[in-house]
Amino acid sequence: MDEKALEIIELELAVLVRHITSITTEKSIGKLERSAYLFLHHIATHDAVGVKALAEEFGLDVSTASRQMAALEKKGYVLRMSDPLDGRASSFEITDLGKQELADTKEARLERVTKKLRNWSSEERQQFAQLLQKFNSK
Amino acid sequence: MDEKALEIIELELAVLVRHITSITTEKSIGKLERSAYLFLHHIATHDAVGVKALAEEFGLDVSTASRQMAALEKKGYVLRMSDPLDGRASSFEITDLGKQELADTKEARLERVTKKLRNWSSEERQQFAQLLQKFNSK
DNA sequence: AAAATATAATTGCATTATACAACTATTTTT
DNA sequence: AAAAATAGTTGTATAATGCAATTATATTTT
Repeated sequence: MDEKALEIIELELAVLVRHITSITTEKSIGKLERSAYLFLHHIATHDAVGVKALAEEFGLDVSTASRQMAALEKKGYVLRMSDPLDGRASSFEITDLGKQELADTKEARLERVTKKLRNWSSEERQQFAQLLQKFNSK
Repeated sequence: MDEKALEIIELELAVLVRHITSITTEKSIGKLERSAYLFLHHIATHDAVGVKALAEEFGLDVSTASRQMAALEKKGYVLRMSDPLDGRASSFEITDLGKQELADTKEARLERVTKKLRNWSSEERQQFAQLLQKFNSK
């Protein structure tokens, strides 16, 4: 019976990913590309995160995470802090410039979402928000 | 008030895309990669679709669509049919092999989604399906 | 304490997906 | 008939990614 719902979800998720990827790749809204946005957001909201933790968080190889962070560092969006207890490790802190960039990107994205959902009822938005969170959790 | 919902949606969409991309990139579930899956699905469910239409459908450059279809053709998943009325154009038909591959991939994906949503209520699934469709429409 | 192993991160290399620009072969418009 | 438009391909470049090898440092084992 809700086998049907699952099938819809399966397909619509693929479509969703394709469309969002398309939008955020082309334009790279607010300058920050897809991946960088989440990396920076995570740095901004968590303490003492290193390359490894980021890779795990996003299901990426450490090498990818390493390069992403090197890029953010180069742009001046994050500072690398050596771990005083472990000479191999380092973690990142977002800079003021990084905060600004994150805020700008967030705003641009929010605007886009807002426009897209302008005809949705308040209830639908709440539901969608809640279900997305539930889907992403764990 | 539901500014909050929009903010959640904005962030959770980014997270969702990242996680799904990660899953479907690594494993390429059921052999078909992310993009190929939707291309093949579209061919399977629409008549006389050419490269241009596919590119438009997915918000991609025609060159990208062209290469994707060339790859599917090479794998034997689609047949290229010359348009008898327009010597420039061609369209695609899914082959039996393509149908099989599509079905396998769909099954693998569905299984994944089913597992992920095994604790969801029937109502939540219905809602999520409906909201995703609404989000993707137009 | 020395040797072996494990870990955090980086770098080399290959692949995939993508866009843009130039091009070819047609078709349509003027 | 010439010019413009269109469908598609191909060359080139870039971004994101994974895997494998490597480096430097920590931890564990002997």
